[in-house]
Amino acid sequence: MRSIADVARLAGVAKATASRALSGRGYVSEETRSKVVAAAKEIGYVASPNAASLVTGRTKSIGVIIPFISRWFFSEVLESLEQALLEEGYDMTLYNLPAASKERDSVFEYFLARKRFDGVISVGVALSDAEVDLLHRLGRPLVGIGGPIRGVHTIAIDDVASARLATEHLLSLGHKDILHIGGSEADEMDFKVHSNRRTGFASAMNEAGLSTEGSFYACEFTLPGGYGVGLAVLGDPRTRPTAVFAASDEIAIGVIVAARELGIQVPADLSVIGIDGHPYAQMFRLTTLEQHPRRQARLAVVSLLAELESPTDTDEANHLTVLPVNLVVRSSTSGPRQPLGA
Amino acid sequence: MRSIADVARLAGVAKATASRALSGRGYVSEETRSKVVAAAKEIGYVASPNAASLVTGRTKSIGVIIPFISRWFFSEVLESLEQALLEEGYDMTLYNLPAASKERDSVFEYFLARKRFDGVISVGVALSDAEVDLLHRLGRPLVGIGGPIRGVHTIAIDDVASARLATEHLLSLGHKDILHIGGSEADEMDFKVHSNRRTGFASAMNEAGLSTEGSFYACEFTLPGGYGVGLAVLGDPRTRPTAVFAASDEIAIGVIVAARELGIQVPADLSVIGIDGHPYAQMFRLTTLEQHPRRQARLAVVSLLAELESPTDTDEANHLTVLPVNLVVRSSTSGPRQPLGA
DNA sequence: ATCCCGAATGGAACCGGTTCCATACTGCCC
DNA sequence: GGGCAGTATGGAACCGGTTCCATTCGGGAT
Repeated sequence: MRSIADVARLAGVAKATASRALSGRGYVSEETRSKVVAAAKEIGYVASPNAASLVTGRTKSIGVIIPFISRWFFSEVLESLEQALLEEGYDMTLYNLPAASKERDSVFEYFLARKRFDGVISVGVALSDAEVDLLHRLGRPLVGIGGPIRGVHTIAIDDVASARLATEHLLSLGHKDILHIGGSEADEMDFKVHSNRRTGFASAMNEAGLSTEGSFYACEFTLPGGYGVGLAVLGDPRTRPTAVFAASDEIAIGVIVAARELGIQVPADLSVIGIDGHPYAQMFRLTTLEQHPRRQARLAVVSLLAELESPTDTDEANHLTVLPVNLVVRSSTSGPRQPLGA
Repeated sequence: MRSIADVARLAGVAKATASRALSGRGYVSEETRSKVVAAAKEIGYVASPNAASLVTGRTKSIGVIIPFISRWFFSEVLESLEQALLEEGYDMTLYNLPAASKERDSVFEYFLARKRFDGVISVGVALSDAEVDLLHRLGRPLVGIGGPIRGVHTIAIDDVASARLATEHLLSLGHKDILHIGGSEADEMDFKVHSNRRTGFASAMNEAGLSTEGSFYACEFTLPGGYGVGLAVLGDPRTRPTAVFAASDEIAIGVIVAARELGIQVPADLSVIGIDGHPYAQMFRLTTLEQHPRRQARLAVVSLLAELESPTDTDEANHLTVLPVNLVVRSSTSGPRQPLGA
């Protein structure tokens, strides 16, 4: 309704001056500025971001691509991203994209190409080269969370090392028969997270001289997922492992619930360790490796906005920020019942 | 980069014609249309939504206000909203607002007032009259999910009736000593959900001639919340209720986990019923009232877009769509151990 | 043959800001 | 006293679309 021309008229100055006064760019006398500000306030003027974007090319809005909303890691990231962006004066436009789908193509071709945002944060989505190129051509910086993307600054934990660490914790307690429950490569999340954690597990086991033959089960990264595998695998005491390394806390908790139902004592009969630092971990006394999604999110925002301020070379930006995880030992892990064989 | 003027030049027509050809409005010969479309494709033209919004006043974007992201109901709603909006060609801009905060004011004054969206969906947020008025003045339709807002079409379940139904289920099984665990009015979610469910509980109890004196506990709407109350309340067999009506499935599951740890048999020693239809309900065999957040979300989108198409009178739009809940009986509820007193 | 109407198209104004350029005034230095 | 740098302001172009208005053309009715 009210345009800057109205403000200018009321304040008795030119549009250009009103614009300068309100945006703080260029020379304006203190006296004029206050006149303009008063006029703007009087008629309840709010600038149209569309008009401004049209000429400046900046939208003050960031696009976020994310494959899940309800899973813990992602909802934490999302919440932090929103907060951090809001603080910096940016809107957040959300694209919830299951890994590969027709929607995905339409988002890239139709939505993202419209340049309604100044930059993109991609959470746990492995973008294809073509998709990265598209964004590059549009001159929109891109930051990733949760896994490396070619030519893009990414913030993540070291999945291989983390899985190693978790496995070594169990090994150091004396476990030899360890089961790893994680995501399948065919999962909707087409990232390397799953295979990396599996790799870390395998390398720790092999280093300890143990085979990983038949010691992996795949399931959804959810509580019912872990519960299902738990019921299926833990039932027979003869084939039961002494410890489980779950690739996420939700899986780990599902396993604990299953164990309790089967009358299996945790940790006496079964040790369980997860990865995440899920808020439920404490009440299930779960030993876990805490990663810090909120920290990852805030870092991503900082990095993206810095890139917007002063664009760097593509090559320079092409690096990985690895965040530490920390082991929180609770009472879901202990040594096996018969440390030196029956 | 490429503007519609480039397309027009390449196709050998005027800007106006190119615009008509691409947008499908007004008269254009089939021949010209295909020439223009081909030209656009050739140079990879993508329209600038900013420029279009500037003149049409439409942004093809919807703002969503939501107090939580990670809690089940909200993440479900969010996921569905995003899908439904995307299908209709709308972007979704997310504002994650804890009920009352300085951020909240800034969102309204700064972000929402900028009119970067055609309409707003408010999920579980009780907007103040002033906030509703602001949106009205901006001419932006508003639809609510999860609780009534003055003068706004809202989609919700009937919380009073649902709580009644849940309580009556327990009563019909013969329970007399029923505890209600729900949210406190002081919770971040300043909606009437909590008090409504409490009212429904109380009225069912009173109708059955039972007192509700001391039969309410408040906690967070989370699994650890219910777990904490469960541990605190269920320990003493003499004061233990025979049934719990939890205001959400997460609370209910927390209670079940606590009960299991305390060695209390569910349902033999304790019946538990929740509200939600949470995906974890099945694995905990929880009897619950399913509400359908995804259905609520899609209805909200339909309603909002209809309102955008053809604005109705404020008074006409001022109504409530009540969605049904359905009782799913699993094995967390049964009759009390001593149906007719010890 | 004349008139009228609808289809097709081009020119130009417009949406609401930002920014370039020109102009004017001030004060300071040589 | 003339020139110059720095501050303050206005006019106008511009961003990239949409839409109003005018013009032209072809065909059917009179």
